[in-house]
Amino acid sequence: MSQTVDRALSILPLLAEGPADLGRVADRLGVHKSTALRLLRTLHEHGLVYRQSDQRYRLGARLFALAQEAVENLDVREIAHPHLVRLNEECGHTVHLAVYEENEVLYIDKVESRYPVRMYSRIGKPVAITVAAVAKLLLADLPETERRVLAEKLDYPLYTARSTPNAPAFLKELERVREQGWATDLGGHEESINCVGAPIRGTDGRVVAAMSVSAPNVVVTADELLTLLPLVRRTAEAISREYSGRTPAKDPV
Amino acid sequence: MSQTVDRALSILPLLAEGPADLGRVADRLGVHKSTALRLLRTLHEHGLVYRQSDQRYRLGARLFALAQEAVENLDVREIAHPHLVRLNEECGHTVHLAVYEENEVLYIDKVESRYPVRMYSRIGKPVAITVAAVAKLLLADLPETERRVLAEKLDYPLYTARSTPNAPAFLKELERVREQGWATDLGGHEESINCVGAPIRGTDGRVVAAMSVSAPNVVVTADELLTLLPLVRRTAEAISREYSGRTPAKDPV
DNA sequence: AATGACCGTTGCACATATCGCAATTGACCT
DNA sequence: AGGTCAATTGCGATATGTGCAACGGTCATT
Repeated sequence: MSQTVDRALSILPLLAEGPADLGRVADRLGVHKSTALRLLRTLHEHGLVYRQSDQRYRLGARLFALAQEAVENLDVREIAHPHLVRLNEECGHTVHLAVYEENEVLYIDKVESRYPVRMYSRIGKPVAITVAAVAKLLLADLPETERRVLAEKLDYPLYTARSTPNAPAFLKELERVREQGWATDLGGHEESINCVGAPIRGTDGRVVAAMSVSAPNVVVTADELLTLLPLVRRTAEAISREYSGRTPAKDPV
Repeated sequence: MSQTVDRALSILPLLAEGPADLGRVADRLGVHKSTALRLLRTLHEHGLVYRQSDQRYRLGARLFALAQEAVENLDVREIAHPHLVRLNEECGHTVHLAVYEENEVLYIDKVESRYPVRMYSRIGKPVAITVAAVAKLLLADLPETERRVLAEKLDYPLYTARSTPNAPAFLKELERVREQGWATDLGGHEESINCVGAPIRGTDGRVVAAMSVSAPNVVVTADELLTLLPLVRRTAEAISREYSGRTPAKDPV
């Protein structure tokens, strides 16, 4: 592994905590100021850090651009989007699309009930991995050992009385989700919100993404929401088919 | 500048175009495959790139997290937010907050008319810098030479018949904005959308951010929207005062 | 106004981490 | 099985990054 690059990249999370001056960066990195300076300069040239008027450094704008482009380039998302919109038109509720990556679950698309506008408001924020329906679907498909290890590492915050309380309960829930092929979150994250979700699978049957429909209690009861399950599953399957059809493929260029 | 880091960071925009395999990355970088491999490994360890199942690399999730945290840490944004919400409640329209950074203008906050939800949907995307009211405000405050140089470098896409057509027209518009202390975008980006905006200034009088209110023609005419100008300016001034009050300051830690 | 402390910046000589080569492994297709 | 292609590893030469020490600018203090 490259030492220089390693050091340079370590600056980013450090600056994510808030702006810092050269001395501070050098200290935190444990290197000489001149070294830190050169690294910061390089990061600066690439737009990843920005130097504000008081000379301190903070994260730069290019980071947004990259994050934006990154999410635009996920093929699942591209394929799924029209399906999500259609589902939203049919049932009127909020629709989410999420993927698992390196111990995290993140939303990569969302269709709001009234506005057919993509919003990435939650992207990057830690999803409530122990309770969200999409998280259950994604984790349920992991190889058993990995799943077990991950479950042990997680925290189990009690958002509500119905939140998953601990690792054994979570593993059991994942097992159930795996067998039944769909998942719910009934007030486990926010008391009044329920979700039903279904997995999206690739050619090899592995779960590559998960989708869910969410609605507050005041609009539809949990039971009513569950009547949407067949529709949700059908949509997920349609996406799976289309996704599997397309070769994960070399792009033309 | 650090060569190694430079090369490593060059991989990011490259991957932003879409997933790529080792050979391709090495080619594009103009380095040996083994070199590219080591760089990619380092990026991977930091979560900036992800290795998908077909072995190809793409941008990783940590990027989202960083972008997210970056935007959360902008002090202007933090201070401005409640004001934006209040303005939105009073007038009902969409409110934007934007900053200028390194030849780009980007939205850092947005309050939608009906949903009081922050959405970062446009963050990172190139803002229509030649027509947006907030862009005019931010660029109008640049030192003359810088402004002139930038104006020459820009493209002037004709979104509509009212879009700023070229550099001279843009510079003239900026001059006007500078003198009057506010800006508009009347159908310059999308035919039916109008905006009015005002600048937010720091202690030294420099423009640090800009805000605007946007509404479609069908809801209010341009003239009606302009009646909101005093309200917008007052809000911008309130934010400026509060922002100037707070020392741009060392944080407690 | 002068002094001093502090922080960012620069040039340089040394040591080391990085580079590219060439060979190995492993996957996939014929 | 044989063959092709891509990813991976070990290694020696050298370019590269490193820390030092000295410089210069800015701000606060006396």
